[in-house]
Parts: sequence; C-alpha cells; structure tokens
Amino acid sequence: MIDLRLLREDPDTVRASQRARGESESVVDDLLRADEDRRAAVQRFETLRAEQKQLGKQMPRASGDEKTALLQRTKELSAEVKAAEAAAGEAEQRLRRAQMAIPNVVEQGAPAGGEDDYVVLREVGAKPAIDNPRDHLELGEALRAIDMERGAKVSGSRFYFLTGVGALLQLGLFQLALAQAVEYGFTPAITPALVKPESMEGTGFLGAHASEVYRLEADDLFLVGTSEVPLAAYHSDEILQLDSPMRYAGWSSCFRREAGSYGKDTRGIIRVHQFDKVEMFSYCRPEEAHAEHLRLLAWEEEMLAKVEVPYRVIDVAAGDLGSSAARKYDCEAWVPSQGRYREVTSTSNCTTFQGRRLNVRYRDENGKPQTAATLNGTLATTRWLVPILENHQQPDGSVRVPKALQPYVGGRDVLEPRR
RNA sequence: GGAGACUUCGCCUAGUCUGGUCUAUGGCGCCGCACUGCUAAUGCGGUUGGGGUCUUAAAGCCCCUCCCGGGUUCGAAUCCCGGAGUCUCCGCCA
Repeated sequence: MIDLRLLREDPDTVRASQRARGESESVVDDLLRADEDRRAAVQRFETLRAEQKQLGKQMPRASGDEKTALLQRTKELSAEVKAAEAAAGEAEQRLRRAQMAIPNVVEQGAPAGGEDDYVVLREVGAKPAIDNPRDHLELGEALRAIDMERGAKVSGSRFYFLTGVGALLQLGLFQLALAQAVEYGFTPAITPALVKPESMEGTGFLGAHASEVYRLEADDLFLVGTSEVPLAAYHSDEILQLDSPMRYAGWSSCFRREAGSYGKDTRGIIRVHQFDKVEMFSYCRPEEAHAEHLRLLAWEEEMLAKVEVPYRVIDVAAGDLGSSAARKYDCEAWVPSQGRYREVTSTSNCTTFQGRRLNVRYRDENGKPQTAATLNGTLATTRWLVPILENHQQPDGSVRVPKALQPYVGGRDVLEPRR
C-alpha cells in the first residue's frame, strides 16, 4: 500500500515508478480520483453528523412544541446521516481497492525493465574447473543424501526426502545461519507455517502471487511460502520502539504450489513444493531502510563465503520486483552442472509498503506514530545444498565439506559415496 | 466437540442492570513544571489512536474510535442479534 501523501504531493514519482515496472500509469489517476471522492464523502457525512449530535444534546432539555420540532428534524437527519455514512464507507472501500492495485514505488537507481534487465553488481569466488560435472541429484543419490523417488512415491512430484548426510548438511547449514544471525543481534524465531488470510494479504502475497499459495479451505488458512509472512505480521497493529532496527531470523518450512512452472527444473531439489529456510527480517525507520538493505545483503554474502561457493550479486530490474519491494538484490550461486548462476538468496527493501498494510508503526522524535519500514533477506535454504554439493565434488563422486559445515557432519571433511 | 465467564484510551480499573449530563472514572507508568543540597516524597498540569479542515508550520475546529460487524432508537460503552479472541470447567486425543 503506497503512501497517499506522496501520491497527492508527487504523483509523477509514482507514475515514473509504474513506467519503470512496465505497468499501467492510469491506475495512478484512478487512485487520485478515489482519494478525492473519499474525502468529499467523508466531509458530507461529518457535517451531517455534527448537526445530529448538536441537536441530540438539546433533546433532554426540550419539551412541548420545541421537542416535537426537534424530534421531527432529528428523524430526518437520522436517515440522512445513515445514507451519508454508507456512502463514505463505500468510497473508503473503493479507495482501498485502488490503493491495493498499485505496487510499491521503485527505489531510485533500480534498473528499469523486466526479468532479463538485471544488472550484475559483482562476481565473487573462482568457478571450479570440473570436467563433466555430476549434478546435485546424482551426487546426492550416491551419498544417500537426497531421495526424490520416494518423495514422489509418498507425496508426488517436486517432493523429496533428505536422509543421512543430506539431513545433517541441511540442519548444519541452518544452525550456521542462525548462529551468524544471533551474532549480529537477530532474535531467532521459529514461526507458524499456517497463517490467516489477513497476514497473507498484508505481506502482499495474495495479489499477483495468489496462485502460488497453498490454501486450506476447510480452515481458511494459508501455508506460508516464506517466514517473511509470519514475521511481518508478528508486529502488526503495534507501535514499536525503533531507535535501532528490530531484527528477526525466522526458521520455517516454506510451501509453494509452483503453478505454471511445469517442465522447469524438474530434476532434483532446485524447485520443490516444500523446503526449509532461515530468513532475516528487519523492522526499521524509513530513513534507515536503504542502509539496512545493504547490511542484509552483506550478511547473505558472509554466509555464502562460509559455504565456499562462487556467486554473483544482481540488482533486480523494476519489472521483476514483486509488488511489495522497492529494490531487490539476489545472490546467485554457480551451479557447475548447468554452467550458470542460480538464485540462492533474495533481499528486498519493502520500505513502508508492508508496514502500512499491516499497521506497523514506531514513534518519531516528536512522539508521533509513523509507519515502519520492513526488509527481508535469505540466509540459507534447502536449495543451497545444490551449489554446495556440486562445487565441492571430486572426480570420484565424493564431496568436500566446507570447513564451517564440518562440525555438523561428524567432523568429516569429505563425504564418500555409499558403494 | 459441549457449557460458562470475560474483552473499556500503554497496563490495571469504574461505568453496562436503570440509553442522553460518558466530551469515559480512578490508580500505575510516562512527560513537563514547582518544591528540594542530591535522590526520594509531595503538589500542579499533561498523556488512546485514526481521519478531515485550516496552515509555511503549530494551535484551533469537526468526525470516528469503549474487541469486530449488524440491528433497535431522535440518541448506544450501555439494549438486541451475529462473529472473533482470552480464560475456566467437561469430553476426546497426541
């Protein structure tokens, strides 16, 4: 939900943002009109209401003819007030709908254009020279770490079991992530995976992404696609003390329907219906958000360095941002079997967009409540096992374990295939 | 799953039976001022949030806000209906 004050004072900024995203500018004018309509309707109602209250006050003291006249006028007013109130309510709803239709205003400096118009900010680490690399599934099956076949037998396509060193590696990765987060002052959190519609709505996932989300109809609950959802809703309708950013590291399973991705990444655990993730989430003052965003990115890169995989950082183009984000940086790890980089982290600055929907506020220097900014970023996911296995593979099918993960696989520095 | 109790402006709380003077009481906390060698104590004042209007800004004025949504009424914190949440008890179950 964008800021109506910004819209009124500087509609051209919002129009420019829509252009950068490749989306309609006319919705901006729709919103401006809805805003004016609502204010007019509210004023009509308030004027009538004020008269009604005024006359109501005279009622107990009136008597005789005076009272009869008063009663007659207030009876008329009563109906008028009711109608005006209903009209104002409808105008309010139209405004809300128009406001929901506009995605967040893109941050200055974000590249314009669509999915392929990202800008590579840097490449870090040397790609390993591997002849005929095995892919993560071949390696994972040999290690008895990943079992897709039984995943499909039990739950269907895009499901899997992590077993043995696969399970240990994932748990180790997450503990490493959580330990790093705690070191930097994050509050670790294990979050609900099922949330109410308003939590889903507030984070902006029921708009364009609605078909991606699992819904439990019988209970009117949604399975979250990321712990960003419960963490953003965690402080909804609250006024926070935000002298410095409030940071949470959420650990949860994540569920995605992957509708419309038939045939894409069907092999292995790159694109699955259920995976686990440690997610950083930050509440801060809007003026602090840009700097916080860069800090989240730095923490993601620190984690990638710990697992010793080469990666690049891209500045995602405006058209590929998603409705809540004003700016987004992805880290993409090198995947030798594919000869390309694949997304392993994503950090978004949502500015006050989610905060406004979820009513998360803080008090400024004057003690006035203001809308808080929110940001999120990935610290580790199941998908990370892909570049970890592939980049550290050796010609015999064994896999070296990055030093930071060795304590979690019984101190081993190499994982050997089982026969 | 069944029964009951409760939900008031940060926290606690009065008010609901008997509708208007509720522009919501008091305490705690917090902020300011006074007193005080300092602290404490005391006294005085302030302190829900949202929206609109006016304004460079502030102040002012108006409307909404007593869990949420309907209804009754000239008028609802208060009466009626529906819903949500919390707690207690019973039943069932990991």
